[in-house]
Amino acid sequence: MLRVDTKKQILDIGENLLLNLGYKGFSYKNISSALNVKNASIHYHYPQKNDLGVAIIERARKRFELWTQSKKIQDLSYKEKLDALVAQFKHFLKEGQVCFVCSLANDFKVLPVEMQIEIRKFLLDMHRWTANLLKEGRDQGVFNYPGDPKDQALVILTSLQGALQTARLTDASCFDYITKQIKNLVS
Amino acid sequence: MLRVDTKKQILDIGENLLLNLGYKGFSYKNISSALNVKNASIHYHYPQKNDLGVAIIERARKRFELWTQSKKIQDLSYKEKLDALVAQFKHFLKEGQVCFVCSLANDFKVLPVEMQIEIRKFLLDMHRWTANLLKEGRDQGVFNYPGDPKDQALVILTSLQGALQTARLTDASCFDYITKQIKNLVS
DNA sequence: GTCTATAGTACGATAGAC
DNA sequence: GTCTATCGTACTATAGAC
Repeated sequence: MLRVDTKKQILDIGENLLLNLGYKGFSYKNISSALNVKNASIHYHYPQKNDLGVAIIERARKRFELWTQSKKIQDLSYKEKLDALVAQFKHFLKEGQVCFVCSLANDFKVLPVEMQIEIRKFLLDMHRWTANLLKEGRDQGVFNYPGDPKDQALVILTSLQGALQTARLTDASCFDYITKQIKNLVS
Repeated sequence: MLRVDTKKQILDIGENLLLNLGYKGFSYKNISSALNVKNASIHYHYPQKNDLGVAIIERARKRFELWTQSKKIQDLSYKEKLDALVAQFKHFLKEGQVCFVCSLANDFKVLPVEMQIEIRKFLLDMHRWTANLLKEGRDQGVFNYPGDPKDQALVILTSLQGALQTARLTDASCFDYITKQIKNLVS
């Protein structure tokens, strides 16, 4: 068993724990035991928990940016782009997670300021991209909805957020009902 | 300064802390210092933190039930009832809180099972009431939206949930944009 | 019903050996 | 880069005096 990149594994596990248990709900011990190493090793890579928290969000934000800029996504039609966005959220569902904004908005007031700044940036990126998609899609006659594209983006993204939380309390099927209804409402 | 009902004050403060900081984000010390008493006094009224947690959700659920059954609410028109629901969520916003489902869905996996059961019941109550409102309202020609009333209720409630979280990360005004858009989408 | 005092635990974090 | 060992802190919770 060669340990290639512990630092990346810590990020992976930390991200999953953050979205499953919340920032205050997981500890370095959760990570170290999952990796079969000791507490101190995690601190070597990320001296403070805050450092890990910031790194997790930063990576997720960059991942989203790369996703939007990828040829795979840019070549899609407007409707397919919306589907792709929904699929991103559905991926959280499969892992039993909520989304980053869900998890971090909840603990926002007990979060270090560096993490607050980072999650804010991430949220703004997602809203900008989604509003732009809805605007162009309606201009091209693909989407149909009342009001401002930014407001419609707000409804869609908040609903997807809430869908993951509601799915956790009831069952996963409600996510599909919600996304079906979201698409109904813009077409 | 007569201390009339410490137990109720603990519930009030605990509820506010839960919705501001999350279940793992507040401690008995937060409550005791707010009440100018000692740690042990809180344990006298609620021996375990779980007991307090359950009591907070139970009360909120009963409060909602009484609200729906009150003459004040039952006498309203369909549109006014939807406004009243939105107003309930806006109240959380004023206090810097998120809603119960937001807060507890997030920490769900680290919550004692008694709390899990109670918040599930609360969520089902809200969804039943809202779906019924949307169904009757559309039957009477007041609301207009595609698909199943239950699905539309899911979109509205999850969006209100997410709106409180998004407001926390950006600013309060986005809540009004979202609720305006929600009303647009059903009329 | 509130107090002082304290037990017990879990966690974040660091020093120093290897 | 990982280990052992340990410090300091914060929190849940309880015993017993008043």
